[in-house]
Amino acid sequence: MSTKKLRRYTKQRRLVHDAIINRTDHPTAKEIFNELKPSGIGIATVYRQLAAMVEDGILATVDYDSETRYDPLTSPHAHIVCSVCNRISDIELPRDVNDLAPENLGFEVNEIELTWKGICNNCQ
Amino acid sequence: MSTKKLRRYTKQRRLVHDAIINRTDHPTAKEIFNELKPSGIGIATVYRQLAAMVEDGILATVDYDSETRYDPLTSPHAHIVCSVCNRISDIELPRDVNDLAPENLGFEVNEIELTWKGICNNCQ
DNA sequence: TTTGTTATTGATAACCAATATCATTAAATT
DNA sequence: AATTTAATGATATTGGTTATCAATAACAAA
Ligand SMILES: [Mn+2]
Ligand SMILES: [Mn+2]
Ligand SMILES: [Zn+2]
Ligand SMILES: [Zn+2]
Repeated sequence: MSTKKLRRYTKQRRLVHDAIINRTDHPTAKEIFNELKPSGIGIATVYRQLAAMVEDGILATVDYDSETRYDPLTSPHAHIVCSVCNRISDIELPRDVNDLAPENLGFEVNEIELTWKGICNNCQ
Repeated sequence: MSTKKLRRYTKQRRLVHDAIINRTDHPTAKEIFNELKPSGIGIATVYRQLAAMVEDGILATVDYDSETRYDPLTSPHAHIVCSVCNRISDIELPRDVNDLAPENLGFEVNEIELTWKGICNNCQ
C-alpha cells in the first residue's frame, strides 16, 4: 500500500500550486517560474514542486516540443495542438476510444495519448 | 512549389540510410551511432543525416522519454509503447479515427498522434 | 583526367531543459 | 523555545541536440 508522502506547506508550494491549478494552457516550468519571479522563488524549486504535484496526482504532464508541460486536468482527455501559436487545448476523449484499443498481442493498456496537430481557427 | 533538396551520396549517408531504413524498433540517433561506430562516422553526422532524411520525407520522428526516435514508416499509423522494455511498436491506425477528429472549433487537422502505453505481453 | 566549387564531414564547443549537490532556512514536532 | 529535518536557492552537472569551423570529398566544368 502507498500512503501519500508528507509535504510541508511552504510559501513556495502555495505559489506554484496557485499558479498552475486553474490553468488550461499547459504551461512549462519556465513559464511558471517567470510569472513567480517577483516572489524570489528559485527555478529549481519550481521544478521540484511541479514534480511533487505530479507525484501526488494533482498534475499530469504533457510532452511537447522537447519540453515538459503541466496540466491540472488529470482525468483522461485528448489534446489539439496548434503548430502556429503552439497552444495546447484540451478536448474530450472519444467515448469509443477503447473500441480502438489494440485487442491483439495481449498488450495491457494503461494510458492513451491522443493528440491532433494542426492549425487552430485563430491562426488560419 | 518545393523541389527536393540536392543531396550528395556520401559514404556516411548510405551508412545511416541502410542502418535505419528497414528498422521497426524506432531507434535513437545514439543507437544508430553506436552501431555505425566501427565505420568511424561522427555523431554529428548521424544527427545531420537523420534530420536530412526527415526533411526529405524518408523518415518520421517519434518523441519518447525525452529522446527523438526515427521511424522509416512514414504513412499514418499508431504506436504501442511498453513502459517496461520501452519497446515502441507500430500498430494500424483505426480506420474510423477521422470520425473522432475535433469537428468543432474549425481546427484544421494535419496530423494525428495516437499512442497506447502499457505493458507488452513479453513483459507481463 | 585535372581543376574548381561547395556540400559534407568530424571534432568539439555551445545550447538548453532538467536534475544533483549542498550549505542555509524554515516548517513541523516535541 | 529547542530540536529535527524537509525544503529552499544558488549553482554545478547531466544528457540530448545543435552550431561552429577547418579539412575533406562529391560533383560539375573544363
Ligand atoms: Mn490537457
Ligand atoms: Mn512507427
Ligand atoms: Zn494557433
Ligand atoms: Zn515490454
